[in-house]
Amino acid sequence: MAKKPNMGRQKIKLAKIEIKNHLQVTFSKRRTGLFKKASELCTLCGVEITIIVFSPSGKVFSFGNPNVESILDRFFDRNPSLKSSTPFHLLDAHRNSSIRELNLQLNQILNDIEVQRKRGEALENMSKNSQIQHWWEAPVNELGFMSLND
Amino acid sequence: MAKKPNMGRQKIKLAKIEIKNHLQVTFSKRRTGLFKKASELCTLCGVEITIIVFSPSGKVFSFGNPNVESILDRFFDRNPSLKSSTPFHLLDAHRNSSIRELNLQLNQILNDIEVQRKRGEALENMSKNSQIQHWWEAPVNELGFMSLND
DNA sequence: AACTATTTATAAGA
DNA sequence: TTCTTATAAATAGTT
Repeated sequence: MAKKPNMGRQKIKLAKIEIKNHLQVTFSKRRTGLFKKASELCTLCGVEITIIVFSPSGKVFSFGNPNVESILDRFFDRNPSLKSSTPFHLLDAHRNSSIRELNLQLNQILNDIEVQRKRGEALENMSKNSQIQHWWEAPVNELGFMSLND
Repeated sequence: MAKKPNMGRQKIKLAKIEIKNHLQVTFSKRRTGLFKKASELCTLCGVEITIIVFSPSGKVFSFGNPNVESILDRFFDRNPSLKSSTPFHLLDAHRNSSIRELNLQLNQILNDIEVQRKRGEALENMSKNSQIQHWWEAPVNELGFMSLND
């Protein structure tokens, strides 16, 4: 009997998959791949990583090396060994929480700025090969934040 | 003269990289790759993901779609045992004025960013008139890359 | 779940 | 650090 030719992997469009069954399969495969990549990064570089994923059906999957909670603790800048219920510590938690939230937003903004800056740079380069004028050349990075790179 | 053959990618041992410089390069590349995979998964499957990574030097990198905080909030809602140890629900009215000022500044910056982003989008459309394909022609606005430093 | 043709990621080298 | 390139690894479509 004739063996069917395998089309192999095809390039796909980076947009939400509409076919439900297809989406479920892709989600499962890629979630596995993502966690594997994370695990390799942990091993190769000796770093700590946590990943939290909410599936299309609202189910939660998580990855953590060494574990989710300890990394979140660290992320929140809490010293696990100093857990306390004293009023002072609670007050500190109050104060720090809002600052943390502000910091989170700030960091996202910093990232946004970086993205915009890079886009600006790329467009600038492109413009050298075309007739597009530089009317947009305003300093997008004027907020005073430095060293956005890693 | 003979061109030295490029060995290309070599298979590596899954163990901690000892050469510091090598480790730094690998960490940077793979962290980028991991975040890219995550963003693709978000787009393809319409899911929410957050990743927190502590680098070898102890610096923190995070990814969040739509953002880290909302996903952690959702995560904690599903893990009541952790809820009490998180700061998100401890916010109260005892904010000092500096935090309010920070919030004001944040909102202003957010506005500015939005303006810049729209300008970027307009440029993006413009760039489609040339057949050049660039890396930024991706839903980069949906991504949530950010890092606290490094 | 398994298969494989391809695409994608990336280890080295430049 | 950024790019190049050969090769390893992930995965889309199929069974």
